[in-house]
Amino acid sequence: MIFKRHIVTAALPYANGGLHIGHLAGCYLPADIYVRYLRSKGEDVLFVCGSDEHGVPITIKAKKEGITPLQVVDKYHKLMGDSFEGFGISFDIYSRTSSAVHEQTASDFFKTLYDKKIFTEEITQQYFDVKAGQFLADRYIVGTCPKCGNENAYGDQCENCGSTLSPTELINPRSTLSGEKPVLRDTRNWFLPLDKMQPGIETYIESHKDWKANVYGQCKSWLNQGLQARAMTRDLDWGVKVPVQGAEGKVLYVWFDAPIGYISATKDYFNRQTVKARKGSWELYWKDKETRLVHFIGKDNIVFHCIIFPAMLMAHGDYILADNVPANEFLNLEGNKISTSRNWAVWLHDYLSDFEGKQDVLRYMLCANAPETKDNDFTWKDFQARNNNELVAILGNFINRTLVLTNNYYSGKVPAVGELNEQDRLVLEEIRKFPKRISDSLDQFRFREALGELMNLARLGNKYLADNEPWKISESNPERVKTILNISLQVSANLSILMEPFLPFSAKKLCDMLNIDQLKWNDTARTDLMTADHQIGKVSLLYDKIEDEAVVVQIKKLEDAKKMNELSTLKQVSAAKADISFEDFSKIDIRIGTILEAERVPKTDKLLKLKIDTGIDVRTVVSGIAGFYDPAKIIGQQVSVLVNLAPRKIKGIESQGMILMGENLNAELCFVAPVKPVENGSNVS
RNA sequence: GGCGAGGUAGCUCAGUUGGUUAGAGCGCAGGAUUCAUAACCCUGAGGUGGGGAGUUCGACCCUCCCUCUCGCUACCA
Repeated sequence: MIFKRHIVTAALPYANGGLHIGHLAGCYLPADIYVRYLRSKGEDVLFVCGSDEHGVPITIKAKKEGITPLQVVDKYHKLMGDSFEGFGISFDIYSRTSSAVHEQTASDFFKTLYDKKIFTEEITQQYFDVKAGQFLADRYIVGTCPKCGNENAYGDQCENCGSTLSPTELINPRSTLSGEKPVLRDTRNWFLPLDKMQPGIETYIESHKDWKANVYGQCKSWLNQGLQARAMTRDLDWGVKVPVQGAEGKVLYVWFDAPIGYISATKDYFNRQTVKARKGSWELYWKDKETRLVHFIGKDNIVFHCIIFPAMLMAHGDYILADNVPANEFLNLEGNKISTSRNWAVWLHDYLSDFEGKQDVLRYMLCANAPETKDNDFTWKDFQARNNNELVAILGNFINRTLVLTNNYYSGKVPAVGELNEQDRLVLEEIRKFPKRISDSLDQFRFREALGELMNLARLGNKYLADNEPWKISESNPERVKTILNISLQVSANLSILMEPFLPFSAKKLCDMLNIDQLKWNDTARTDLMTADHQIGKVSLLYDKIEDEAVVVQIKKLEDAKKMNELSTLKQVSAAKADISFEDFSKIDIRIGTILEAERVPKTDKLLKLKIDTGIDVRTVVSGIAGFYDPAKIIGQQVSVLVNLAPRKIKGIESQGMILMGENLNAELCFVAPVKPVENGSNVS
């Protein structure tokens, strides 16, 4: 299939925090490289993104900070937009889902599916927290499980007996927001029947076996498990209003409205064009079969972009579906997962101020080390090495020595090429091969490989200079030197084009040094880009070395974050619970018992089945301690047992009581046992 | 436990519809050189391909078992 135009999307970042290197490496950088490459080739391409500004977490953040949700998203929309701009992520439009055009688009989209009777409708009784003034998401309700008696079952399921619940089944429900008892109110919600749509989705996925293994595999995994209908509306006051009568106080599910954000961003783009806009309209980019839709995302978004959004588009009927979804894996930082809440991250806005003018260094690092096929680790030491040993030593150095020689010998005027020898011809031939090599890699979303080829061109240049040693023959054979430098300058000009998608800031700098305009992909493979007598510009270094100190500062920053975390963890000792009477306490019967037998419960990771002599009897207790104790080594161990806890079945085994465990701040468990042996059945009080 | 993705040189990764001596970059060692930000260039050392079994004339690549990492999921009163 030959496409006439492309629309490339990058995942809409959620507007409740800043952006870090993981975002850049996983999604925005590859998308930007790809788009810049397509543009350079003269393709018609539109690159859209925007802030995802709806959903519960934003309302929670607003409440916590005592501001409105709009204030929250305004703040982060600006912050994220600035970070993208700082790194040269070249969106044609960076829109937002709180915009009027998005509200309208998402609303219309929903209405269309509604009118086509795609949704299934369900009136359910949902719990409403009167004090908090809102309906409660299932997981914000806890209560007693009707099946096993667990008092802390969640509204959607009981983690004790594994049964799937609805909040209305809970006995003694309470809101985790206010602690109050919520009241039942009728509410109607609309579901996308993915179960019924599975065959169509399967056909779609099966026609894209060419997708990256991680993407295709993940889709298959979901399909194998069988899709389930998903509610596309929520009882919430922050979001796109459900455009249906009787849907007051409801908004579209954030995952319904977010991908539509790509469409509304496209509209937003065309709305902002004044006179001579890009040809066509937003519809050309979303409804024409000759448009190629590509979603760049991180691996956490695969199901939404490969299954739910296509299902929505299919149901709508007018839209094209994604031709590819090149999802990346995750980036770790210094051996640990990036964590926003623990501040274990390199924030883009911090980097921009700490490493002014070095955007391309991070772009290079994150592309060379991108988590394309598996999770990868970012270390500052590696960052420094990549800069010093590759950007400075290979690329920057080649440009520098070429330009310095040109200045020294010819006062900056490009010398004419003379008679070519065999080696010259070989090098020229090699130069011509690079554009195709790089585009072949980029076409397959193999960015690391493409970048490696770019560096190989610089290596070729270095080798050419080293082999020909113009500095040795500048006196004896001036004509030869002219040819050598002419060719070196042609390599430099080719580099300025090929590096642009990856290193746009450096490309600009190099063009200025060469005193040429930024050329396009079609100009590559030519070896006459630098014409004789052309005067080059002012020469400076393309990259500077990064000294140890700069890296040490960054590592220290992370260590500090870690220390802060440890301190705040210590403070996280939970507050004392409300007072109870002695009478309440005396209901609890805890005894000292001895473990007689212990074995793993099959098909579980954490469960041990224990036989315990409680002094009263010998009973079976199932406990989630397999991760901390080897069954063979705890025979004879004395433990504290809550003996009058109502029995319940766990994995088909009736557990008659509970072993009391101490838990440290790392969530590691240990037995609570007497410090010297006591008789089985002794009271703990 | 289930599903998915991975486990290839010190580090980061390629590769093979199964076929002779398994590749690259960085790091390391030695050499050469001075135009260049002690950079470039050349040479070299380094891998029982997570472990085991099987299929095959032959497996890093296929099958099975085990193991470790990551994600989803189950389970952890």
